[in-house]
Amino acid sequence: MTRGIETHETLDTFAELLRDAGLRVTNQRVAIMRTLSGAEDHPTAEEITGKARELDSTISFATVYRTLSVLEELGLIRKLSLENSPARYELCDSEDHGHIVDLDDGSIVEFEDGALTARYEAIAADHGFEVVRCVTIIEARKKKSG
Amino acid sequence: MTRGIETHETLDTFAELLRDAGLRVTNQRVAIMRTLSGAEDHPTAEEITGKARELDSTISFATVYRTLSVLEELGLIRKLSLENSPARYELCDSEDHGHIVDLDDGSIVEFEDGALTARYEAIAADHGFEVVRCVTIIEARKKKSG
DNA sequence: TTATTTGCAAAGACTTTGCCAAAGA
DNA sequence: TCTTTGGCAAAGTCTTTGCAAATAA
Repeated sequence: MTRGIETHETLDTFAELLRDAGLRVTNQRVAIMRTLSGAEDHPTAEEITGKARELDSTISFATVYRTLSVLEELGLIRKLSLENSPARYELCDSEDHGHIVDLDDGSIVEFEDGALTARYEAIAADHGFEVVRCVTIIEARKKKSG
Repeated sequence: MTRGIETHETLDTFAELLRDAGLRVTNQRVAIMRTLSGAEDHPTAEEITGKARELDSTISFATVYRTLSVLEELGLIRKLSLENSPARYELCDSEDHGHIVDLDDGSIVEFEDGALTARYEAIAADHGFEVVRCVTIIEARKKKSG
């Protein structure tokens, strides 16, 4: 099983993940990983920068984008491109899941989706493909109660 | 049933759709609609501009983007935001479908997806939402044969 | 005529990159 | 020490917008 970032993981684990990947352990990278690890939502690069600066005030946007690219290549995080909004990022710490985007306030609700994932793999196989990653986005509005 | 743009539809139909929406029928808009109607793939704004210019050489990017926004608001086309690539556009003329994106060459294969759509609606309902639109993207690579 | 729509160019939003200083191993 | 990394600012990519001229109705 692939190693991922887990919520509330220790500093040491972040350091270890970086070292395992052959990367240097820097304050900036650890601050960004801790920020992602603590985020309940799916923050944008801008939001990540703001939070990470509480841990290391010198972090620049360039570093955030560079670090996010690295973490994505390592498979530790995922990038989510939504309509009319900057990209959002999430840890790969949980089960495969889909996203319900609330069109009225932009909030994102996750839902578990093991069956869908299996279905996607079957569909891809039918077309001669191997799945690398699936994105499920349900754009929706809250039902009026009653 | 909602009226949509259908492949190989006539000029008159495009004009009618525009008029029905209270919009003026301009050469540029019709050229863009014809381009989308004839496209087999999911073209980007740049590709649409190139094709539409074969029908009306004066079309600018500004007009293409403005027209695409209008058509999207009317529900005639859909915008697809993929990772690391400009937005792509497709007609709303077919069944609900998902997309397999070939990570090696960027090509997109569509697949029918009625069962998945029903499942999405059930999931959304479980969370108190009404579906506006679903996006399914399977990023994949062609299987090595054998 | 007259409100829309267009093209142009400039601005905007988001992201990437070159370069040299700083810092991890 | 020696290479990787970070900050800064500039550049890049994709998209939107202000404004005067053109055009559909």
